[in-house]
Amino acid sequence: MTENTVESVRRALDLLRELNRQRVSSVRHLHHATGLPKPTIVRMLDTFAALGYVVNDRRQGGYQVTSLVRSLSAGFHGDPLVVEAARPWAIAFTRKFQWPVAVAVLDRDAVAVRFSTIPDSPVSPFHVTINNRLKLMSRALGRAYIAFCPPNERNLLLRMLAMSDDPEDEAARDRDAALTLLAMVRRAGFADRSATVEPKSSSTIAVPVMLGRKVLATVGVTYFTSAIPKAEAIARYVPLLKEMAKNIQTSVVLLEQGGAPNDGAH
Amino acid sequence: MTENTVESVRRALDLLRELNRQRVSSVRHLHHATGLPKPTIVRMLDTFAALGYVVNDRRQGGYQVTSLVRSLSAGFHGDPLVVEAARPWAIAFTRKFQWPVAVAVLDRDAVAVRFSTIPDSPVSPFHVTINNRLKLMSRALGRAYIAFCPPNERNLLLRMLAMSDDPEDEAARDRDAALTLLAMVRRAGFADRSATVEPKSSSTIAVPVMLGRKVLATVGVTYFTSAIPKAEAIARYVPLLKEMAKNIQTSVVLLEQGGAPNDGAH
DNA sequence: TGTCGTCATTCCGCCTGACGGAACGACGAC
DNA sequence: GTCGTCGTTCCGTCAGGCGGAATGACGACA
Repeated sequence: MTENTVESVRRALDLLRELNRQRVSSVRHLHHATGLPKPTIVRMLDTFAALGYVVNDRRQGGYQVTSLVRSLSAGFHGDPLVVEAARPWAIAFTRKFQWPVAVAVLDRDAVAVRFSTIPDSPVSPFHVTINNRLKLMSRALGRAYIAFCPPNERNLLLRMLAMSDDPEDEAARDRDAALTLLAMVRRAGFADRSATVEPKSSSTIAVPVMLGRKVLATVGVTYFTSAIPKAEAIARYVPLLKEMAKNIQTSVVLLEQGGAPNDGAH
Repeated sequence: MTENTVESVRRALDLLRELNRQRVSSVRHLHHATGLPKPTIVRMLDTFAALGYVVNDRRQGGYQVTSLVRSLSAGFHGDPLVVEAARPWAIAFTRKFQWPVAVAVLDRDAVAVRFSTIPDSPVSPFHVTINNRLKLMSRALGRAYIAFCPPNERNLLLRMLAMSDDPEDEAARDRDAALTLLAMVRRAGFADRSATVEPKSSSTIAVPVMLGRKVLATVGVTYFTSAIPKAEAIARYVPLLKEMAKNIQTSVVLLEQGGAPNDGAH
């Protein structure tokens, strides 16, 4: 890394980020994920625990972060309003249905996950994917964006993707086929993940959060393909996702107006 | 600190927490706040910057955290639903009126700040107070809680406070005087900070977020006493705080119902 | 333009703090 | 009771982190 930085601190922050990627982390998992020797990991974890950021509970299966970690990010509030508005709805969805929800916004030629309820989900072994950029043509959250955004924006995005050499953008090079695929997504009313990308053990269904003709964000639910057949997942969760997206849209409108729900002026 | 922890990591996390307490931090400020020598601070900051957590911009006046810090806390989602529901409303309030807003919930015999828009406020030199416990009889957010909660709960809290030897709990020892003070707060419809506690350069006005007869949370706005006279602050912001509290309450109801605003079933 | 004060940054000799392989303890499966 | 695996502890080693002093940058002021 760059000259004159503190290697112990780099290691500690890598470890802390990994701790935040699932609800509970074992020493074995952290060893695999970071490559650090276990004595080093335990020493770092003891340091986090002494400061209150982490607790260790063998009954829970390992180490987990505490509410104090919020003080390490409290100074950053740069998410769009739609992400803030989406948070409570996503949390409520996961509480009710157990599967984790992600909220993503456009980030250049992909969508970036800005909120995830993976840590809230009791059935999810998935990793928190905050800041992960998801491709527009292969990932559900991305496809939901590019399918439902205005045609001018879609054309621009397809031109950007056509110039990419990323294999996951390859679908954008055959423009007619891409437009046909996206038309199918619009007709279906939701997007799912391409069958050609990993992981195969799970799948994601996503819908857009619209404001007028604009896509503000996309929201998706991820589930194990072995736990529920795809057709059943679609039948059950697409209506619920659409309802949640509608609620998020309404929250955004109310927040921007500063008005009250059930306002007589409507 | 405890045996076998990593001192460099403890220092780094102290520094990172301080960086999160205001929008921009100078090396001088960080030196005063943490006691670390400046070369140590610069080396740590270079480490954070190399990893992407911090940027340095002399034009901005120093160092500030980036969106990546969210990955250091993304695994913790333990806030009550009312705090999640309150977040976007608090952010919208600060964008509109500039003064920072805090959201607090009961935490044993005090209220704890669970969300603050201090980093979003352009006029605020206040420090983010996430996790700070604020006393029930002397702080606005605390007083708003104990004044408006159900009588049984208030009696229990007053008994707990009467046994405390904290000077800020002293007002609870004269039960009749305490009840009189709290009755005045209820009549006024809002709480402010006791004139006997620091800092004197600022003040806070707070109101409860009610659900039925329960107080879910309290929300308050903090302002410079030199920038706006108290009477004017009250006249201007109390109605706005009440409106925001009402919106938060409605959001909580909708989230718990999973229903849509303007639902025809009403 | 030159000087001054203050802040940020760099240098580098020092030494102790962090390291990690080996060993040990705990625990569940068989 | 034995075994495998995971978590934890030990401790000799050495290089990583330290911080006072020096230097650079910059704005205020005459």
